[in-house]
Amino acid sequence: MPQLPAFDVMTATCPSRTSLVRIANKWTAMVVIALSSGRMRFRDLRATVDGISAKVLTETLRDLERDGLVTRHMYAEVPPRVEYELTALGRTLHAPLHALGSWAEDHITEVLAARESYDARQ
Amino acid sequence: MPQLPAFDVMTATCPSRTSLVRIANKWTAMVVIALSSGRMRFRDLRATVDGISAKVLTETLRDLERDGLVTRHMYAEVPPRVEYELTALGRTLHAPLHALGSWAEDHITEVLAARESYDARQ
DNA sequence: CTGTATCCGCTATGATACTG
DNA sequence: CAGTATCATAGCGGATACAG
Repeated sequence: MPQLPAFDVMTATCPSRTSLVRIANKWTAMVVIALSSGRMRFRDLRATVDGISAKVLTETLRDLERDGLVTRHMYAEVPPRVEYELTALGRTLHAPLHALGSWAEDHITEVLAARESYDARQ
Repeated sequence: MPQLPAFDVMTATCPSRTSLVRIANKWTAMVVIALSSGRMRFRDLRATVDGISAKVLTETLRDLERDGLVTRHMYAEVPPRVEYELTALGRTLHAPLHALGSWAEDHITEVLAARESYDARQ
């Protein structure tokens, strides 16, 4: 029997699980990766994170702001301008999420080959 | 204007996005972390990944197997025994996902404080 | 431009019962 | 034990319209 990892996130009732659920999410990952290059406007985020709707982007940013990962900067201009920026805490999350994005790109050939092989077998 | 990250996963139609979507997922993260300690039986995975249903665990393992991240070992015994193991490719995914789990645990205090502060403001 | 407000379908997930 | 099958439901997420 392999040694079990003593990982709190594995416990459904542990608070850290709620945090993992939020960060282990495609939209969160892409938004944080996008923001790693610096402060960005709402519309630029929407353009960068291809396919995200305004509603989902708004909700994702709100959740990130609530968790202390993102700061919201509003400008009283017309038309209005709002910029989002990673907090110090948010920047500590960049490396893990960026690693996930890099993994997806670095291994896509192997993954696609595996899928093809699997589907051919079934 | 900050420099935009030239990240394929940001493009909705890029194959690597489909891979990111799969790995940037709470269940995937927890199952891969659990399997990092070695080969495990279905029931032990269910017990380790607290709260996961048999159905979801089955589907998660199938998806991971299809992407070439997990190998399935069946034993013709009664009662049946099935073990799951990370492939070489799957093991390369452990570090990024483990980092995510560690992040959730290491920063849960800050996250909870941020949530409390945010909720109090609203 | 940056949202909010609906409406709503689809998918993810859970519960339960059943099979080999 | 390790699933599969079925059903029920919540919430994610898309489309659209509208507001400040």
